[in-house]
Amino acid sequence: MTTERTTQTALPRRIAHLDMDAFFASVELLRYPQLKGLPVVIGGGRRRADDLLARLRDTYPERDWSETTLDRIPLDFFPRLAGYTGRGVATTATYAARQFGVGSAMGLMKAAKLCPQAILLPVDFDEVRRISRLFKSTITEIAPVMEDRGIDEVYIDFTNVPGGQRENGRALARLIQRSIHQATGITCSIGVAPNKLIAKMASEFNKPNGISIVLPEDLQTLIWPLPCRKINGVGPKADARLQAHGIHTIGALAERERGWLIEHFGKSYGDWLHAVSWGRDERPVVTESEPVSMSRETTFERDLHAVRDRAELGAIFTRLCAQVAADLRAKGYQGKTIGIKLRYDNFQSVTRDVTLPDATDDAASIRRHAGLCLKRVDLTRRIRLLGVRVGKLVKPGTEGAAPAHYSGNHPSVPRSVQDKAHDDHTHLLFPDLD
DNA sequence: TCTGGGGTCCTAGGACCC
DNA sequence: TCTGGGGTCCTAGGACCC
Repeated sequence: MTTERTTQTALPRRIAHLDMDAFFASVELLRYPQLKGLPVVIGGGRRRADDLLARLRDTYPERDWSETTLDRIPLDFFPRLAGYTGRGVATTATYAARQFGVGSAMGLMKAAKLCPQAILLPVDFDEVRRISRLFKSTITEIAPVMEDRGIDEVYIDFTNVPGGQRENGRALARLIQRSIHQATGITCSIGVAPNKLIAKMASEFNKPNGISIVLPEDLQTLIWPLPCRKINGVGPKADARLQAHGIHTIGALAERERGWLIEHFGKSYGDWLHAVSWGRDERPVVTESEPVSMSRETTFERDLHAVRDRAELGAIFTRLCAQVAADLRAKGYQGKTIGIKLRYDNFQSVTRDVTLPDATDDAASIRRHAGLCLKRVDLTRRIRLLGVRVGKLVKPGTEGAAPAHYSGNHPSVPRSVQDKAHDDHTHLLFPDLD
């Protein structure tokens, strides 16, 4: 790390944050251009967008659908938000729907009240993932140092890319923006700054289809006036605590002594708050990472009871375990920690987990151990969500790659033998112990 | 009319070891 | 027998992000 930094050129750091504009809605509009400008809410449904036309054929067999394609379905035939029942939330909403107060993460029942005429479309995850891969590969062909931050966001290190320094990064940002639009038909917004923290804020400055450059000397004018909530890492809880101290902007945060922040927010978080308020962030752009856990969870249509809805709950539980096992195998992982998550009707969540001596990707084994975890929680209360999680992941085949002198807890060695070997080892290190 | 699903990271206490 | 300090692992909960 250190050597890398000293041997590299002394070019100023140019970190870009890119996110796709209204990504889920934009993907839907590619398929249904006739919805442009109309209030559309995405989310809630379990049905694939592809199925819409097939459903219309079934529902209205008397009508001639021969000339109708997905992009030419008459507006009348799209499902409306009015009358929606269920527990879905809006993944996103078009600008026309936002004008009615509908926002992402809002319950669809509430959204239906605000804008009943809005068209409701289910998320087409396959298509969203396909376009996600497409825009990311478009980026890496131009600038290879890219960090994946989710379905519609990335960081890119422009610093050493040819042309990455031109116009403080604006030229390369323009090229990437144009290339993504050509490849996907969707626009994006890009912020370029000396680090990830500022770049993330900058990408929001000029939405949609915007580019913003923030230089170190812009800290006071562009960053300090922003509310603390704009900092990636300050959520609703921390923001409320800051507000209670009269700290409403990043500038106000920067006025506080580091010691005061540590006193009120703890060593780690207080220290971090102080650093970010002064625009300091040294985190590198990380191009590869290993997953830590995989999970599946579901919220029921109605709250279930462990005894009264035993059969239904059992079937869902088995399905979740099978799905996690399938996910593990698909990605080539096994895990040692099996856990469950419950959400009660009052929204309180509890988790239980257990760590096994050996990693597994077997559905029956996961189901067995998760079942034991389930016995450790209160099952007399009504449940709205059930989840299954596998953590402490290892890639089978690479886990045996420990060095020869390694004598720690190896998964393939039974516990009793492990302990014995360990005792022998300590005997050598501390011969005078007994 | 409450509030999805899939993640990461941090904290804190207790067990256990040296 | 008492005291103590450092370290790791496990577990539960919670904040936060996309």
